[in-house]
Amino acid sequence: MLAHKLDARKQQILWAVIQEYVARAEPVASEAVCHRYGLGVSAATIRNGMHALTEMGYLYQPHTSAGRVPTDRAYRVYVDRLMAGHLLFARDSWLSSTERERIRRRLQGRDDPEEALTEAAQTLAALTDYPSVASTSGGPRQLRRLHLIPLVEDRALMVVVTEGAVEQRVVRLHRPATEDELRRVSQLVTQALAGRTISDLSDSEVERLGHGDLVARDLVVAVVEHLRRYGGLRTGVRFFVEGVSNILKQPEFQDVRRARPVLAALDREEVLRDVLLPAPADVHVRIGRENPVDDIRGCSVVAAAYRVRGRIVGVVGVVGPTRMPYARTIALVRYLAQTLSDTLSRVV
Amino acid sequence: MLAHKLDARKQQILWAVIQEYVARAEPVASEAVCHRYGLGVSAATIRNGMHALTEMGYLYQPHTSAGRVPTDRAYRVYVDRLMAGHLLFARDSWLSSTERERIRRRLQGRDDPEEALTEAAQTLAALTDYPSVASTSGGPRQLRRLHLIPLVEDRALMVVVTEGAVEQRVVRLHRPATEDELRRVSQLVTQALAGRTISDLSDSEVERLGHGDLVARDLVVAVVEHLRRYGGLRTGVRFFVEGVSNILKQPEFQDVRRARPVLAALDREEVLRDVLLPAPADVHVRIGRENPVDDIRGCSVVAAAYRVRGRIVGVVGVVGPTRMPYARTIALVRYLAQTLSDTLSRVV
DNA sequence: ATTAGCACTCTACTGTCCGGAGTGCTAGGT
DNA sequence: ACCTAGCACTCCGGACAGTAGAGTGCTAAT
Repeated sequence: MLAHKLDARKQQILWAVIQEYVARAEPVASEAVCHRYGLGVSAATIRNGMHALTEMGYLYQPHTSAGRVPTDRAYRVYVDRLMAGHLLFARDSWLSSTERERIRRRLQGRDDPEEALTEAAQTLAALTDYPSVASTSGGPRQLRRLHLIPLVEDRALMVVVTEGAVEQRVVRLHRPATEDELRRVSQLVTQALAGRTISDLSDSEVERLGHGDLVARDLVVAVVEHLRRYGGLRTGVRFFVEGVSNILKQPEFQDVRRARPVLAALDREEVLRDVLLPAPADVHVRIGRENPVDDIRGCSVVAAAYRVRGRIVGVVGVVGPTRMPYARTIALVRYLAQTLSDTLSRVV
Repeated sequence: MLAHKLDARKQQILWAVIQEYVARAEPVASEAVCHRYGLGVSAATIRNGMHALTEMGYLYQPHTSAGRVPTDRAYRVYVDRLMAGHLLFARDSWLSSTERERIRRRLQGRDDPEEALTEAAQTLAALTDYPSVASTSGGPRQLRRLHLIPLVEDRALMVVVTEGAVEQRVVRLHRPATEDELRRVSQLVTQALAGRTISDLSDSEVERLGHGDLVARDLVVAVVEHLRRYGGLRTGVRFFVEGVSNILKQPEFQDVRRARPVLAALDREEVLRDVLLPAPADVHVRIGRENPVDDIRGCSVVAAAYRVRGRIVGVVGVVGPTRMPYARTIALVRYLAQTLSDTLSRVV
């Protein structure tokens, strides 16, 4: 297993093949590496190296007389080096200041969280040309306040303001309630639960809460029940997906049979949940087979959490081909998550 | 121009070609029509008819020795006859009772409008296998009530309950406001505007509204301003798109170059707006070139408005290939719009 | 007016060929 | 021991021709 160590030359070759393949989407020949990347040796020598890299599982050869294509494994070591700080050597890892500017301009002043998330996904899609997703995380969040607004008969609109998000939902109560009752219930619940995480409410606490108000006891219990069900991972997670058609621009997805599973996966919330959550602490890169869902094993996912005042409240990310300019994509996703964090922290 | 009249035989042939093409997605030969549809004449006679129909612009021939394909124009007369009441003759126009059942079950009890719309689009996508859209219409709607909920500093959550929809939005006020002030403003605005349509507020009325409360006058004006901007067509229209990848199942979209414009169009809200709005009174069918947007001129759109207590508040519809089982699709969209109307009328 | 028959046209598939790309190997050079 | 030039070999993919089949349009007969 000594053969698995990448000596300097092999790494140079591998890096060159990756860059070349990312740029051209076609198997890379030894000659191409030889005179587009000045490694100071001949094509024949490069060939030897490529041969070795193929045996090590870093490169793949579609057929005998074809060039080489990087494997998932190759991208993995490449990305690992990048993330370990070698980012500086990758020229394209810095975003141009105009791009930073553009990102900031598109996000700043978006007062509405939904709008901000849509905009974030759109911006990412525009800059990467990949399908992009922004989502609220389903993790536990602290309640800030709760309001009930009367609608029709026994329905009320429950507005939940949490650390980092605002959600609304129509709930059905056991009985019609007056506007006044609803206001009392709202205040009671807000007072009791503000600063708390909904998911760690015990049954007995819910019970006790009801005692605070004799008339509206049943309503309090009903509302908290809704809140608990709702605060769980099931709902409350929303995905804003933009630019799905971008995937069809990529040469590897010209064949509809390859593209469809990916598109279909992006259509389905459960899949997005599995692919993007739980929110990673730093930028997270999942390459090809590393993905937990079969349908997107031909893709890479780059995602990063965004925060509101230090607390993770959601994710932004892209889904693209494994052949991806990782340095740039990582930088973009990271910067976007950062900017989004700033924007939202000012709002909620 | 006498030739433009479709005599009985020609119509029979045209109907047969349409049905056959819808079923098989391949140019239809005279023989196929001859012995799969018992018109009692030979293939040669059919050929004569088909020739005439081709000259009249109802059929199209990909090349000399190919069968015939219906044109947009053919589908148009077909659909017109269907809609004129001949629907009864199209066997597949009735939904099976299990399908009706299924639709009703998937929608009933959805208390939340957003959830109901998502579910509606998903159901339609599942039953038609086409990309499906549910949207709130951008038309003028009566205000029911307005609530302001304090967030951070000068931001507040504005919850707007209208006839048929509930919307929320974070707004920025000119200055920080207390919870109490916000409540007063909410009440004032609700009282003044309930039952009114936001878009027909005059400037002087807005001015006058401010006089109702001396302390919070500036807030009232700010909120109403937001409301007016928001109540216009610009925002407040939301689209729930489901099943976009279904388009790739259709044989006519196996070529990515055909599929991409459609997918891209479905990604863009302005396009959806142009394609689906204004909401049609009855089921609306736009075939191929009839569509107002170039990118989907290869598709047909079937859409219907849904209502809350008689008032149109949104649209549901599908985007599919022009080769579409119109009778069935129309019936589905119509029934779904109806069911959605019932569901939402119970909620809001 | 309808039909059977037939010649004609065009597609789509098959098999073959050939040039080019790119490798792997080997022999010779430093 | 490592590198490199040269060369034989493999495989792909486009061009080409030939063929079967599908489906028409036309004509002559009923």
